[in-house]
Amino acid sequence: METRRIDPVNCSVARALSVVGERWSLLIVREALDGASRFGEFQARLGIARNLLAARLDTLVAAGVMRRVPYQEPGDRQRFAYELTPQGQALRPTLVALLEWGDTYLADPQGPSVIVRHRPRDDGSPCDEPVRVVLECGAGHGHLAPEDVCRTPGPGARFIDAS
Amino acid sequence: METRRIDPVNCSVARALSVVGERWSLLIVREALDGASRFGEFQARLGIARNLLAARLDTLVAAGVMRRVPYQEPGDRQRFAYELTPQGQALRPTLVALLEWGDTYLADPQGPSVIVRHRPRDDGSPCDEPVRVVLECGAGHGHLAPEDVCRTPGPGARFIDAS
DNA sequence: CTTTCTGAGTTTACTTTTTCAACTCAGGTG
DNA sequence: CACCTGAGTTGAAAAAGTAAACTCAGAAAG
Repeated sequence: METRRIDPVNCSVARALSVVGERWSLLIVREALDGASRFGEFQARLGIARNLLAARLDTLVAAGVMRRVPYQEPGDRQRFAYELTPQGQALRPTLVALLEWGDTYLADPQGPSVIVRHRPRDDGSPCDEPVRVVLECGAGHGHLAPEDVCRTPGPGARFIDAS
Repeated sequence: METRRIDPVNCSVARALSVVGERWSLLIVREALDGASRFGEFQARLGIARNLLAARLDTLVAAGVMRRVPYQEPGDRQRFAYELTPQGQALRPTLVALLEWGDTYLADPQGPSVIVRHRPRDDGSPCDEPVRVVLECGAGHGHLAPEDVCRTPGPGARFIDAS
């Protein structure tokens, strides 16, 4: 008997990890989301080796996650900073999910070191409540438990045969 | 002038990545969420080297993400399978977030290969709608955009000084 | 009772990444 | 012109990943 399974290699998770799954990549994105933009800022905050940081920034720029933008400090020559593109900012939910998981299972005994909050808007509600990541279905059933979801083949699915 | 920043190393994202950030770890968890449990299943689905798979499974078991459970096929000796603990299943939102990101920015031209759906319950609504990951604040403001959130120090925060 | 088969790993030799430290480079300052 | 600074680059050593051969425990076949 042969069953057909979705090919696990042709998968957006694998493709996503090929871009941001290398060591340091997600931490660089995290620092960028937290405001870092210059080579030295990333280097100092993360303690990453300089050559690797250069390589990772190049990879992220090539992948469209970050963008190189020129800047010039007064009394200094022009240099380049790195900032997230919209594609890079779209990694925020992934990082919040990872943060939540880490907080729940690996937290510092004193509690989480970072809390993500609903940013108070100048022109509206100063909400400031902690933010959570939730799975929500298209029909509006929010807060699905992890076991309430299942994977099904999409239009780009490839299949492999297994005995 | 000195500003104080949250220490980026004392962070649940960094701790989470130290457990599941190694190459293959999240893909192993993904396969486990999709039903893989035996050494050979992971190996065949992912094409990972056997020694690395053994090492990764050990790491994941040691971290509490997976559990080694004995099983015995009829007419065969006892062997061990690997299944996710609740802690491991809690990585589902992270993987769905990564999947969504990959689908949005790196998808196969034919479309996503996997769609995550609200599992039809036997005893209730056969919903089956696609599932999304959303950021939601504690006050019930759902569907926050990535830029609507900000990071603030939590109870376990350490600070570092920067000039 | 010896041989063979199978899934689950280990071992080993080889290649690639990561790390650390030292060096370069372009411009501005003293 | 010597020197400083941020932003990298280079190169050697250490760590991690890969592929393939090997081991191991028990069941089954002869």
